[in-house]
Amino acid sequence: MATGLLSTREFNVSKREKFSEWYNTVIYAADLVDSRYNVQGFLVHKPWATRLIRGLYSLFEPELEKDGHEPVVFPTVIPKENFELEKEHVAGFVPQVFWVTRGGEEEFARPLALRPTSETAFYQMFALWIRSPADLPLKLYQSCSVFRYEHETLPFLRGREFLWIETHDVFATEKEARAQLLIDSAIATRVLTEKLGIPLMAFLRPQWDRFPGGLETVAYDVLMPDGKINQVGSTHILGQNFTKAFGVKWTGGDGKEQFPWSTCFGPGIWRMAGALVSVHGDDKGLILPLPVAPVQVVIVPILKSEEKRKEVLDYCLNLQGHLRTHGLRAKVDDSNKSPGFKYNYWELKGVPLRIEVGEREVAQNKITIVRRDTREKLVAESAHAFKHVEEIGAKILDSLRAKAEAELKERITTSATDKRQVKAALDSKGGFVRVAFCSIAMDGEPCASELQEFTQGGKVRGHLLNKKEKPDASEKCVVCGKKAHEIAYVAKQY
RNA sequence: GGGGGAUUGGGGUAGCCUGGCAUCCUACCAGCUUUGGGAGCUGGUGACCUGAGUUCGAAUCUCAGAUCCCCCA
Repeated sequence: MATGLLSTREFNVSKREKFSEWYNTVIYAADLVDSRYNVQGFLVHKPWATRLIRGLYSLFEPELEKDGHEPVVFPTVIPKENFELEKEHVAGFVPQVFWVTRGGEEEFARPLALRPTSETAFYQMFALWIRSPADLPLKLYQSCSVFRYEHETLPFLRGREFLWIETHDVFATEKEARAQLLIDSAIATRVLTEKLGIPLMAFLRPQWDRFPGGLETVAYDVLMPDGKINQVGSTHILGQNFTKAFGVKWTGGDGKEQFPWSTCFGPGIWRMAGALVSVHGDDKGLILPLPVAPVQVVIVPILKSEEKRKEVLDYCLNLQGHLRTHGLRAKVDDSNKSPGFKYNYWELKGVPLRIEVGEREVAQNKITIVRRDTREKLVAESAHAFKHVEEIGAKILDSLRAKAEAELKERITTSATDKRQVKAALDSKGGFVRVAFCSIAMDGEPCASELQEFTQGGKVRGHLLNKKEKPDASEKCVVCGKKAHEIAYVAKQY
């Protein structure tokens, strides 16, 4: 199996038939990562992946700032005693924590945790910063990596170090905290569907699957091509649990101390990169939507006769300048490779649009534009290059989204009425199975466990956040057969 | 958490059973010729995961470790 830099020729695997092999090959072939660093779960991100990930950050950060969040940078380490203040939180996270136990030759009396998430760092400071109603709401975010001791790791999908954003918001009232949950889910949905063409499902998770220390969790699920689910982010209503544990309080006009409500939102940038690669890619390599493509347009000169060589190259450079003036990331590939090699190379990298320029185009002031997804060609006036690129870029995104939405719809099974049918659906096509379920409060947990065991991994993902679905009075829980109170979705996950 | 497989130039591999000169493709470097779907010729650089053991001799056999992949919970 590939571990490092592959020759581009070696990428020749069917995504449909062997997804996991395809995934493992394409991330090396497209030169996204290099796993030869040899610490399990820690990944070297090469320039193409780094630019891609920066692109993802640059889609989320402005959305968060528009909503009133400000950026901060917090320490990577969290003292053990902080970490243990919130009891449920520590119980949930301790099995996954990396500890720093010594400095130089000295053992620390109190070990430092490498943050698996930063609530316990932020709330220590919130206790100092929050005094009065004027300090609220406080909405902060940081773009960073966090550390979790995972047993199985997969590039971009599960790492011992992974990249994300975490917001930490504090509000005077429960009402504001609940409103923030809807804002977060709207941001996640907007970025994923509108900018990346990836449909997502937002679920209120069952009580037994909520964030350790929180009250309620909403998580954002994306369907992967092998039928398993990639949770690309989540928002948690923490109630007053953390503010009480850390003594975060404010005093109003009545002189009474009050504990504020808080929320946090974790857009999983790493997992989104994994989703982008997987959902849109094909047997030729990546297909990147225009908003995040590190190179949006590659210009390939076709140099035939020696005397026209400079003319063709100048034409390409002018075109590159024209597109860059309009804010596009355009690049002339004037390397010494053959045109065919360049076509395959940039297709593997996922560049959404290619412009070919040879003597024919130069003579007529034309360009030939080729779409990455369909490989359709269009000959157009060079003077209108920007307009065409913008239009075709938008069409590519629309068509990637439509394809992904159709795939998702096709993989939601709605007919299962007992656990055998749930298992059959998960075994045959994966995806989501929509079922009547007794309850997603704690009393539904035995049914969920039984179902997970019976289906070998099918988890109750919860009920849809944005669509009110309730079972009919006659409907029975797909597991226990008692009265169903929920319409829930079941899926296997990464 | 359980099981299985793998590790040989930068990448992919042959060789391992039966111990003895390490194979091929690709990439890379130099030069010349080339450019509308993965160019050609000539020359060149470059490897047996780590440690211990068995042996005259280990890529090959034994033990331990590291890393990667796959399957199942």
